[in-house]
Amino acid sequence: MTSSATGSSAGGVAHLEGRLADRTVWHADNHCSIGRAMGIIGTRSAMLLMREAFYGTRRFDDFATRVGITEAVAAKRLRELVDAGLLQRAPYREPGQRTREEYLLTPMGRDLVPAALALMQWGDTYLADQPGGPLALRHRECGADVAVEVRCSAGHDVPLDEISVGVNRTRAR
Amino acid sequence: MTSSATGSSAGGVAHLEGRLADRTVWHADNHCSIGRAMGIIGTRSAMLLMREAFYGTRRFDDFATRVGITEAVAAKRLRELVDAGLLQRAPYREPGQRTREEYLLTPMGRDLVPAALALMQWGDTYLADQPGGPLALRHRECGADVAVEVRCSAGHDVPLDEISVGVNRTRAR
DNA sequence: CTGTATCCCAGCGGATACTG
DNA sequence: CAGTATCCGCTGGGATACAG
Repeated sequence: MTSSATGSSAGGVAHLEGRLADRTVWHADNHCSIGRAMGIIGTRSAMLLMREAFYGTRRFDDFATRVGITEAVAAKRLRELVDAGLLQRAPYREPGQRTREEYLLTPMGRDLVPAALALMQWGDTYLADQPGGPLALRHRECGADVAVEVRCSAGHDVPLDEISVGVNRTRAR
Repeated sequence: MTSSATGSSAGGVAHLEGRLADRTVWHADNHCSIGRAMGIIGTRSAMLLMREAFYGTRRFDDFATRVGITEAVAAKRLRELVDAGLLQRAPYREPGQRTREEYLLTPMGRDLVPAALALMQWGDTYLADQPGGPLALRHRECGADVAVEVRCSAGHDVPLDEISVGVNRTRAR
């Protein structure tokens, strides 16, 4: 980097306060899957559609209306999301009604929730909040507020400056 | 809410398995801050630039090169991110060098990390991973893997189907 | 090195109109 | 209700070229 760090290939882990430490190899390929992820849900409508799916929306028209996008856009995004594997289409019919198509979350889609919640949390904190105030997410079992947290498998809450980044199995350096 | 839940206004919290429960008011305004958040970091380059900032990148040229975007785009996004309050510019100079501008994370920017990590995690899990395998994030203090989790303030791990959504203080409706 | 200014194209997304 | 098709303006982002 700026002279001093340029050769920091060996010992590693610079421990920069306030940011993630050490990057050395990872951006040879210029995106650590964030780029790919953004390729799929990197559009406003896509993310919003996923939010709707999380909330239980299943029908085409509801998606379009609730997200506030046109059917054309909804159709396109929805198809992309299905192709990408976040949603799956399935025919269903309520008694006495004709058959309809619904969009259901796949496991892959469901696993996007943490990211969506993290985003929502951030928005609630820093962006002008809507009239009614931000939504409250609660744990149904105990009533406590739900939040997205960064933790380690040993159970610690991990502050950002204690995260070290390394290549996967390569002896953590 | 295909009928049954439509009128679930009173006791609330429909408990739909596999998805977040009950939405009733929240999308009167059609985006629960996810929309606003996407307005800021909803673009590939913006999110990637933030990733770089997390990793400690500070100089203009490094941002452009490492993210793999042109200077023009980098300049534009960077300016937007500064205006939005995620980054701040500051002049600095290394001894013997001329003065330069650097881009530093603000608290607002830093708080985006969980969202970015969640996205990265998701991408690592479901999207074709890069040659070297996904990055390992570890807790420097104990060496354990770091992950983004959804938890409640009482300390429980909260599965997605146990999340209830309600308006903030309004006694959950 | 740190940008700014153009040119330019592809994709997002709104509006409208039209099928099954 | 669930889409598809078309027209169209706005922006994201690559490629140059030029400036402090």
